[in-house]
Amino acid sequence: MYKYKFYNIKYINKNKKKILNKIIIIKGWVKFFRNNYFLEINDGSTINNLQVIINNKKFLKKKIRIGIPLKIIGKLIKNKNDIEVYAYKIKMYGNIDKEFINKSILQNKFHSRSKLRQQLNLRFRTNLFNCIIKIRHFLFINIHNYLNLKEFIYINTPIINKNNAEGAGEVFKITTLNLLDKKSKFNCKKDLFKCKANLTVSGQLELESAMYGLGKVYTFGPVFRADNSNTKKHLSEFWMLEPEIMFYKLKDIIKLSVNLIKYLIKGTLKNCKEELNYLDEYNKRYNNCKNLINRLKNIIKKKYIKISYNKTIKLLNNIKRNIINWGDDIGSEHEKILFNIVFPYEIPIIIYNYPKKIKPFYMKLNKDKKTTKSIDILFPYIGEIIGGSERETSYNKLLDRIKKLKINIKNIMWYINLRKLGEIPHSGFGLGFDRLVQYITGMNNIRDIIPYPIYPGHIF
RNA sequence: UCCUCAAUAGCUCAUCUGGUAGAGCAUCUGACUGUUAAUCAGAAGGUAGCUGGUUCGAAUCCAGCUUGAGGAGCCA
Repeated sequence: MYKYKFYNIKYINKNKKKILNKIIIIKGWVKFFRNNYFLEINDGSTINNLQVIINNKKFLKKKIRIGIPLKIIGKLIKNKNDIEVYAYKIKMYGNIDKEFINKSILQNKFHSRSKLRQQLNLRFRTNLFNCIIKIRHFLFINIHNYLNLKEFIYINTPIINKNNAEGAGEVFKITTLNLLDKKSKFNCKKDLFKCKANLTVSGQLELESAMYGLGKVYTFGPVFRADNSNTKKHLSEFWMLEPEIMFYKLKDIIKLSVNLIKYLIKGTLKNCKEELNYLDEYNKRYNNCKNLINRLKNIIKKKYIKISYNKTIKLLNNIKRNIINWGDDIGSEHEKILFNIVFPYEIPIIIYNYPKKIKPFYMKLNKDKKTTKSIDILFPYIGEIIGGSERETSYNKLLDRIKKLKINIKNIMWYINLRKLGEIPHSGFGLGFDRLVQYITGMNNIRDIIPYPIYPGHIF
């Protein structure tokens, strides 16, 4: 046992005065080595390095190279800029493979984000990814915090299920059968679950059943889409937050989602200053995104634009005749016009009452029988981050809609039967967590804000 | 999946319309006790993504494939 105390660099920076002139232990890896004398140590706790002075060549039995992991015992002292550690004893944790490091993204240089993506296992060592992952972590924790404060119950909806009726894209089918054996025909009755099974595209249907018992519930986990979409805002595996609340109407979930977003961004601005400052600087230099922090401040101060689908169509057609027909989904071309010309204020736009033909079966119809009690919240640069609705409460209307859409009733009868518990109004939404992280970090590609991005042609 | 563009040293890029492959940084060797994107001296490093074609001759032109970037569709 050592009589000296170990501290990480983040703690040391925060508690300089307390630890000054004490002998401490630090552990980390060499980020820079200058003048045979100055070591910069990083330990991942912060992107800031701690300078270590080597005033004794006996320390250098083996050559110190960039990247080598060290334990240092030394005295924390002041220097003309800040603080540094005057080393008494250094231990190396093995040797590094210098050739490996030289050919990797750990080489001390700027690397493009697509280059970093080619070495996902090493990407965590970069300052950029250190900041992104910490903000992602913080948002994850704070979503749970916020919903817990509001007395929501976290429900673990299954990742493997058999209903794919949500209309939310292609599903991944899963099986234990040997599909490579051409002789045996695929027969799901012989499969482990004795039926077709897939990875979930949304936990919503199961979540609604939990809501009928618990009132305010949410699920937050990975969901899977098998669509062959190759864009900077789609993944095959992504994280979605889905709250579902009894007796909530459309206006209530608008309020909840806006408050949640503002809470999350406010918290990030307050608690992730170091990370946001780094990202602000990074985005200015490399990412064509100026003033990340101002952008976020803007989002928590201002009221969001709220506009009906009908009015949106009219406004778009006023800008450019016949650019969109009533009943069409709002595409990225239209989103650009909305954010650049119609509402150029860099704030989210809430569009409500979408036509039923572009929305799933469970959304409640308006009195006009053409539109639904639904919302999408669009963010500048990113697009849709939230989609939600009031749910259809009437057993007959729901069944009628499902029949018209020719959805297989068998697998979701249990869901339809929930309406036999009465016509309880309820609403919910899905929030694309990764897109939110993308917006808050200013990254223009969703593949750069998740540790292991899974998308067509790419699996770790 | 569709459209457009790109692929040259470990990285970022040059090589002007076909004629011997070039730089900066990183790496390696050495120097350096107040540096902080350290500096200085020297060294090493590439069959130009792959396959084929045109040509006396291809990094350069053509075709296919692979990978990446941007846009579209699907969506969160």
